[in-house]
Amino acid sequence: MDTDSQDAPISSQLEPEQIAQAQTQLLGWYAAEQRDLPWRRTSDPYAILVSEIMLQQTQVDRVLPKYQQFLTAFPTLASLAEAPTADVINVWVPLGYNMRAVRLQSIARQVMTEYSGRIPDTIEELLKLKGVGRYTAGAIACFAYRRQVATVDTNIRRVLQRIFIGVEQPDTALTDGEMLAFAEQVLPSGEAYNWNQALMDMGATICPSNNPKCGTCPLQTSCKAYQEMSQHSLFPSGIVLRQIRKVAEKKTRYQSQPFTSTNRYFRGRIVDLLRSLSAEQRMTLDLLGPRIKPEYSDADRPWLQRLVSGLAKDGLIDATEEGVRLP
DNA sequence: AATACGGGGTC
DNA sequence: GACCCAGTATT
Repeated sequence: MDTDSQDAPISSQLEPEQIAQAQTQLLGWYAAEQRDLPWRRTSDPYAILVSEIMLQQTQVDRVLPKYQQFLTAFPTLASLAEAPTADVINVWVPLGYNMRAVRLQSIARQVMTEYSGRIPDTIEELLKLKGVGRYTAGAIACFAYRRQVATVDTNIRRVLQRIFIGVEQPDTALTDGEMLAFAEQVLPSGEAYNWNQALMDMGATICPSNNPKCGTCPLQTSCKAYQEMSQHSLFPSGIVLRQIRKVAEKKTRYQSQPFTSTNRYFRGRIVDLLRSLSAEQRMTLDLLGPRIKPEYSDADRPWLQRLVSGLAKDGLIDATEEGVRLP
């Protein structure tokens, strides 16, 4: 049996003392410095669900105003389930990833019919909801129901990597499954809520992807990445991290297409245009085409048709012979 | 494993 | 302009 440490699971390379120290330091920092966020002030699982869907790929500062507006428009799960989908899509602007609005409402409807209006409290059940993946399921279980579960988003992934493993290396990144298992290993007993929130605060403030503020980090004495960079005189960290990332380059090679010529851009334009229509009003494709693309011609008709079909399939628009509108 | 899916902020 | 962001579903 080969016991070479190189082949040993990550967890066995961890020193219990380092874990304990990092836990104490991070939880202590969070107790004093945590951000005051509205979804941390509520215990309403519905409000937390709304916040988690909005926060997918979207920064806190952009979610804050919309979170309040959304809950004013749809104060309860039942009110969201009953609303016209067009209303939900309208309130969603300008968060982007508009399918999230449709999925959030479909979650509300599914919970009303299949769970008697109570949002599930286990990861297994939460994962059955369309639009809820492993991160969001873990977040709701933990933040709404105080379940002692690990959950990994991009912040948590990066912070755990740096604290317990070291500076990111392009070739040695853990898979999602490995990182989740790792997160479970270092979850402090009984502190899942504070720990997960603390990791995200750390990732958003002290330890972002670029230009981490190692100089003011409370984990200097326990962080593997900090020790690495100190030993090799790699500070200032921002430069080093940038160079490491540069070595990893190989993405960005083919995406030279301007955003305003992408499918994604025109989908957004269509939905945005339909938002300005009054209820029930439809727009024909011949009218729609020139409105979203100035140089639109008859030759573009199949392209537009394909775009519209895709949007309809995603539940973002209602398309008939008469034209299109929000659903 | 790669790609589609928005939009706004940052350097 | 490239990169980033409290991800998920699909291929």
